[in-house]
Amino acid sequence: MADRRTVILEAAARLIARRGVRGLRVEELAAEAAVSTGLIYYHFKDRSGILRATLEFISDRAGRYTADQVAEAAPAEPRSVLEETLLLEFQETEMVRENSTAWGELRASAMFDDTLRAGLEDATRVWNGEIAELIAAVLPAVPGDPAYASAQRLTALVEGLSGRWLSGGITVEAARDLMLDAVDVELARLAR
Amino acid sequence: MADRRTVILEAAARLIARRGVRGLRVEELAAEAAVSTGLIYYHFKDRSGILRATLEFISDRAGRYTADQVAEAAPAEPRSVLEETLLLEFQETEMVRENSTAWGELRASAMFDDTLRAGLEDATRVWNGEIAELIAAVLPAVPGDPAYASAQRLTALVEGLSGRWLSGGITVEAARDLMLDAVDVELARLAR
DNA sequence: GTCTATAGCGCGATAGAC
DNA sequence: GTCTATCGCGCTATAGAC
Repeated sequence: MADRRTVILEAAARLIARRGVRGLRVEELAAEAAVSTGLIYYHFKDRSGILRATLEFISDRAGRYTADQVAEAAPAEPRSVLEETLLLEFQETEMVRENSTAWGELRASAMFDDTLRAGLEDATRVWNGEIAELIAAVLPAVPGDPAYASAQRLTALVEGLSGRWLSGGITVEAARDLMLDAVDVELARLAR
Repeated sequence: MADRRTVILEAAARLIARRGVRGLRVEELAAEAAVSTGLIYYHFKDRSGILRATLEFISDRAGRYTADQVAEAAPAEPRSVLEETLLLEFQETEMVRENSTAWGELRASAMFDDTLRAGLEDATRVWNGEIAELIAAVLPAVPGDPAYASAQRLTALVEGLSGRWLSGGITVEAARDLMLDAVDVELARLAR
């Protein structure tokens, strides 16, 4: 079922969340995944290959848990769907913490590692698009451009608040409250 | 005038912006500052001491360039002061790029390095307070709590947008536009 | 306070057997 | 595909002279 490659990527996400990109040691990754270092180099070529693959793995997984959880919440009003989707990034579950931390790390690393940028931009664009669509579902009359701008602000705010949450500056609850108000503020503006 | 210690810190800010916290090599720092590695360890004890001192140096410097530039723009209306202050973080000058990059790096590092957290939280609190005061100058009738919440959102958004700007996701201009609209949105909300 | 020299080893990466 | 063994560089940190 879970092939070795996937096992390694899961371990990498866990480890990046725990130690950061800079703290990721290939040997430690091997231990965490219960494989040899040789196998890791066989599958991913080099250290930066591990990072690229992990970025992709994480953004896929985030897409999945988002879709799942919102679907399972049953057909709700569009506004709650938008709110819930954004709030999913602020939960004290292991996977969310892992994903958010690793995501922040990889974005930070992309400032100095060109090979990470492309994947990051793609994932960001997709995310912005999803949020823009949810906004459109709430306010169908609003044209695409302002909706996309609002989406960009909201996702950028998620990243900013995540940074503060994960570095201990604010609690999850505070982050959630600030996020909810931001949605309110943006929608009120678009509805004018 | 500029003692060796300061020269080292300036060089550290430059290098962190260029290579990241992860890429900072003590030997390279010594070369950049034109001193010996021994002197660096004499002044800062160890690598993480360098980081702590640089964080403090950077946030002091940011406070200074903010105050200076806003003062020099002559007595303007409070709203422009607020806007200008927030937009100062999005400029293609070397010092701003340096400060923003280093700040982002240090925030990311704080997720895994407890010794950085305290300084980071203090600096963030001061920053939030400054923005909250500027908001109060625009809308004196608004009570402190909602103003502070708006300030938190705005500064968190600055960090989020900076991350995207510096990792190549958006241009400075786009970041500025998004930021300006955010100010508009927040003020409209508070004025209601 | 400042430099030079070097210890010491952590860690990425590869070779080669199975 | 997967493992074991190992090489050798790169980097932090210290010792000791001036």
